[in-house]
Amino acid sequence: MHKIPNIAVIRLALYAKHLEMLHNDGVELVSSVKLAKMCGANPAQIRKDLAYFGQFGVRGVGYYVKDLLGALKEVMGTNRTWRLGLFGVGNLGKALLGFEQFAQRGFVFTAAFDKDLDLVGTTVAGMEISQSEDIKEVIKGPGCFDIAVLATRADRAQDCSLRIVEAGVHAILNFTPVRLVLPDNVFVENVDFTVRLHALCYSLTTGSDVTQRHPR
Amino acid sequence: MHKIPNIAVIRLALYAKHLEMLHNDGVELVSSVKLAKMCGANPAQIRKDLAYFGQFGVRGVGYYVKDLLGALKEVMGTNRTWRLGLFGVGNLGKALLGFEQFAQRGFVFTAAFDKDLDLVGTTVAGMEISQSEDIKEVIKGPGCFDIAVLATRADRAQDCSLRIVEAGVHAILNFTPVRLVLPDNVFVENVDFTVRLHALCYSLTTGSDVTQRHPR
DNA sequence: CAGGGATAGTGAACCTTTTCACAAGACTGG
DNA sequence: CCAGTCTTGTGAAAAGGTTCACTATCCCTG
Repeated sequence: MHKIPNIAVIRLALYAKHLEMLHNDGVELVSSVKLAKMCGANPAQIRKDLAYFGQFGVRGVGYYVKDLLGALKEVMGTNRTWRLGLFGVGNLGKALLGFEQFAQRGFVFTAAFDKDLDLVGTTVAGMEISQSEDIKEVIKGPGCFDIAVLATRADRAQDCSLRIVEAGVHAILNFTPVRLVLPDNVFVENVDFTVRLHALCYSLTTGSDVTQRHPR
Repeated sequence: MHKIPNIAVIRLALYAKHLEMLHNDGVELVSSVKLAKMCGANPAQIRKDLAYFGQFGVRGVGYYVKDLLGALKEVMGTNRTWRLGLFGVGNLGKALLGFEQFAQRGFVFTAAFDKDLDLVGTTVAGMEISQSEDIKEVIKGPGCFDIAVLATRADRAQDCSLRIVEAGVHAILNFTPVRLVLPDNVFVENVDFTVRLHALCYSLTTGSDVTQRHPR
């Protein structure tokens, strides 16, 4: 068994997204060439990426959209609802709470926390805000969640992430500019809009395209 | 002269970010080893990445933070202010308008557009909202901008991006889930939070870490 | 049921990127 | 001014990822 490139897993998520669109449009069959065009990828790469996990197509025919989508969701672990906990209900946090794409793709907020006592107890986008000190209590009840979304102020990010890990949550989507220092068994995805803008600046300044073909 | 890997350029932005932090903390000198620890990178890689663009260090000593930062900004084209135009003043758009990290790192919104006539004319985070039909007018005046930030509804993204390009703007930070079809001379960076969440799902489900070390 | 056309699956070649390892240069202390 | 220590810059090796090119398989048509 070969080692699967990390980046192949990321691309699987991309393929799944486009397969969902096809499925919504009622398309039943798709070839690696067509899917590649939609994703901006190479057909051979799609076939190879899929081959890391099994055989999902029919030679001479293509891939049945519904079947492949199901298989990919199984592989990715996205054939279920994942619960999110928000930390930091500022501008960005509020926007994330109401972000429709999350719900559409199986991600649901079940808890939201903030330090600001004026916010605690109020409701934003149908979600009651808790105190971040109470995380261990909240997580025992219906506010339990699988993945933390960190959107606090930078100076609270490290401290807050430690509390999250202590409460037993091992995955963090980090919107703060801080590099979190956490145990190795915690998964962290860093999102930094400014880094992406810098790529555009470089492209505009030099004329050479350094933008990513695939979303991240 | 070798070809510079795209990904090296992206990392440069990351290095610059951490150098700015060091600079703000009054640190004058840094070694590739120290900087690598901060960025979660390999020291040899940092040295190699820098070598693509010139020689910025002093052997036996390290890098002078201020000098290296200046050099990087020159290379990246970020030793100036870049003007942003927002399209779509929904939850996410509003959050982006007030996103402090943008201003801190040299990105300033000079215009904001929305289709909703109830919003047009009102002011959000000190910014007056224009009609997206008026982009060609706005861009002639003080609302001129270099990079478009696309945060419209998905069904308007393609259409809106075409208008942006027609108005002469060739760089787009795309927060919609749509794969924009645009001329080759337009630079597009796609930001998709859900793809990042999927990476976390896979990691949690399988136990194997597919998260990105470096922010994107 | 045979032939033609289409498309997945895959080993191998190719290309890119990362890491290693060491020479070159700079500072420090005596 | 010399020896020792430190750290950059860089060719070469290693690792990793992508693309090619071909085979196996399936469907459709006559």
